[in-house]
Amino acid sequence: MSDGLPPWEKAREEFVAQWGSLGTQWGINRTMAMIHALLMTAPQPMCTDEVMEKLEISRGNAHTNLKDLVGWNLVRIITKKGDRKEYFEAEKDVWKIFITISKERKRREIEPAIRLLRDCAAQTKDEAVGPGRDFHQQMKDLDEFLSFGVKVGDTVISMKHASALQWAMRLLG
Amino acid sequence: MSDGLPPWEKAREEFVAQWGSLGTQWGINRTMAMIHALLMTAPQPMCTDEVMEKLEISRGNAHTNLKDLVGWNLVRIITKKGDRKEYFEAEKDVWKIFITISKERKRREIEPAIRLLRDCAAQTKDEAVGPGRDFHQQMKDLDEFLSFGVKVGDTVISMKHASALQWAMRLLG
DNA sequence: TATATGTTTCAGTAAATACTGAAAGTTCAG
DNA sequence: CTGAACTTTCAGTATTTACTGAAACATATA
Repeated sequence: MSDGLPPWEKAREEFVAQWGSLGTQWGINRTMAMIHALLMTAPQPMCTDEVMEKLEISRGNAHTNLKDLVGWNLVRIITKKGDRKEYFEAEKDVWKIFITISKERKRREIEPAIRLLRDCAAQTKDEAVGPGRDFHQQMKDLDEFLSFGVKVGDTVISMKHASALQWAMRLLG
Repeated sequence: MSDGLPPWEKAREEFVAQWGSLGTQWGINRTMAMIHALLMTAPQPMCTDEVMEKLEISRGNAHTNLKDLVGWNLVRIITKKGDRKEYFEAEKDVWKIFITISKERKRREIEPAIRLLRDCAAQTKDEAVGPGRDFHQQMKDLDEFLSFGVKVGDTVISMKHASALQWAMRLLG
């Protein structure tokens, strides 16, 4: 599968394979990360069969992971008129990818954690002394930190890339 | 195991169990997340046997995950004189936890990604037109973004909590 | 040196996760 | 309505990851 390819496609195959490995460390499944890497570097939107062929995976696997990527808003479905197939296209703008991932992670990972912390804090709000009070305080500290982080994150992701850059440069300067 | 406990320990058990589930979504194994939750809310440092008993897990499992947490710098080993056992204590300061996790994730997840992107960009630096050039540019864009993110991150994690807070407040207006 | 106390390793097993391939479902054109 | 083109589902299987429990190892004490 990697013979007779244009030279840049050799690099692309390395990128796809390695991005897949990196993905697993992130808690993302390998195939999903590989498809994402493939589509991010695709000159054209790809259909399911092309993805299957490139990655040598089954239809079911390709389908599931493509739809998961659509669910993450990292990939969108393109339809061409006079063609019933669905084509898949990844967002390529790095800032937009960052915003999208930040939003999804907030929704899937941070907000449930905050709900848990508030629940545990509420359950112990009457603890006035000793370990019970310390536990309550720890829950509140974690909640406060994450909630503040969400606020900062919301501000950043509402910014245009240029404004965010300017703001960050000021921090570094 | 949850009978006859002080009320705050009921909340604690919920916290430990749920933090474990949340951890899996983060790509962290459930037991490691549970031990971390347990130690973050422990009035005293705990030894291996106490952790085993609280979470009803084997010695090997407790041992491995405790040492992994030490490897993440989220937990430190305490020794008491006249006692040969090791006790484990988690960092409780939220800002310090954040700094530690940020550093480790940078090292384990971001830096390898940057190396990959640079490698792929270098392999395609002579591509002057078409898809090859686009691929090269995409690698550079991703590299630049992550590298800039690392710089910003480094600045933030070098700050004292109070300074970071002040800086973030200014952003929020 | 023998024993007691604690830590570490690891082969075997269990559990969770991911993947395949084929069948069922959907939609459209004729 | 029928068949072709494509999408979706899912039972069965493969792979990966996590866990157990016991043996090996390390170290301090008598």
